[in-house]
Amino acid sequence: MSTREALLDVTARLYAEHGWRGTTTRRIAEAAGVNEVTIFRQFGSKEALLLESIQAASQDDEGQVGLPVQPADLRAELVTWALAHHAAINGKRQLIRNCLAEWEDHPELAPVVCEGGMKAFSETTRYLKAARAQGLIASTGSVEAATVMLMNAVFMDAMTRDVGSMSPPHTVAEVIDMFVNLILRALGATEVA
Amino acid sequence: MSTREALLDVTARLYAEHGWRGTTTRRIAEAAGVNEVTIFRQFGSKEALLLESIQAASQDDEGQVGLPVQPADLRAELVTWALAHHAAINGKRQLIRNCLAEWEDHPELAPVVCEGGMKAFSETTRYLKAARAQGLIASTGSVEAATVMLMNAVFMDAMTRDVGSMSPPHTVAEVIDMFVNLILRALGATEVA
DNA sequence: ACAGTTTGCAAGTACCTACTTGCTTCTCGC
DNA sequence: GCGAGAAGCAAGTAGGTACTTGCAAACTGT
Repeated sequence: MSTREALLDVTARLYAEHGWRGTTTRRIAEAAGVNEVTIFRQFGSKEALLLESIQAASQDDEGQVGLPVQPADLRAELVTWALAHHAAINGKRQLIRNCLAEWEDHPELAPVVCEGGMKAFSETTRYLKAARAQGLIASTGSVEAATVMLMNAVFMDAMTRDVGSMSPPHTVAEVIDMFVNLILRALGATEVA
Repeated sequence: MSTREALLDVTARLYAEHGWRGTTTRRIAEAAGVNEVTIFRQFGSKEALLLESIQAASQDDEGQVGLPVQPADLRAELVTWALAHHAAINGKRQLIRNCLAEWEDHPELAPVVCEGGMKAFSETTRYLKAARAQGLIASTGSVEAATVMLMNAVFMDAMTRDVGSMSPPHTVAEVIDMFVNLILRALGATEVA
């Protein structure tokens, strides 16, 4: 692993833990086992290093599970997708929290917060519209609203699960099951138990 | 307005804008039109001032609109409540974002994030259970899940509305209308258009 | 009018911050 | 083996950070 990669790696980790101001060049150098001047020789400034490392860290999508092109088992497919989405968000929750708090000072990293959500939104909407075309859900009701609610529910649970007493004391699987059931009921899914 | 109150006031504002580390004693003193030493004479330390001011700022609930004891018009009452809830969160969104990002460094201010949500959850659950007892909604489906989803949806919209392209390009009223409709449909409300 | 509290002001302490400079040492391709 | 780029090291710059001290001025209640 090159010095550059090591620096990008530990910087993203430190940023998630301590935020922009808390991630000092001294700490980065220590954590990476590198001399502090190397940072400036490699990246020019703290800002450049932070931006590059945060963007890199937010983009490794770890081969995310997508929704199938043709909906078959709505419930199972949505649950699988939601679980994967939850895990992806949960893994980056500290990073996202800091980006969310600091996006006014550093608007460049707003995409970090939005990108995942945007992709998930468009894919789920596409999927639910296909399901509607197949007659798997009723033709009334807003698919977009359902998508947003499901995504927000999953997002919030993933983001606040560690804060304690924010989310209800349920398993991730349990919570997602409840959410998917509720959404399907609202959309008038034909095969709900 | 006493010096103490002025300090508490501007400190909370600065914290919402710049976070813990970004809220320096020098800036606080400047913004409050007060000498820096006054801070330490009044509060002893930056930490004490920040804690007191943040807790104070998070607690002024501005006479929040509650849900009625006896449910009558489910849709209208939920929409009114959700709008008030949305406004309350939106007013404190920067404060909440920073508390959420920094709660590991300063766990004392976790209540700032949780408290409002907890109260809203219990009240909405109580309300929906009353509605169920009155036969206004179906007896199947989890009232808790519906509550969590509605609250999360409102919370997320209020928190990310300024980030841009995160929430869909709709009015607050429009979005909340969609959310409430969806929840009522999922709960099998009897009088949905 | 007098005592006590509160505030302002100026200066200083000890440490952290990003960032630079000059020089030496290592490593890697040819 | 040798030259070039990358790294380490020590020191320094200029500024910010929380916090302290001593003293004078202003306000407060009795």
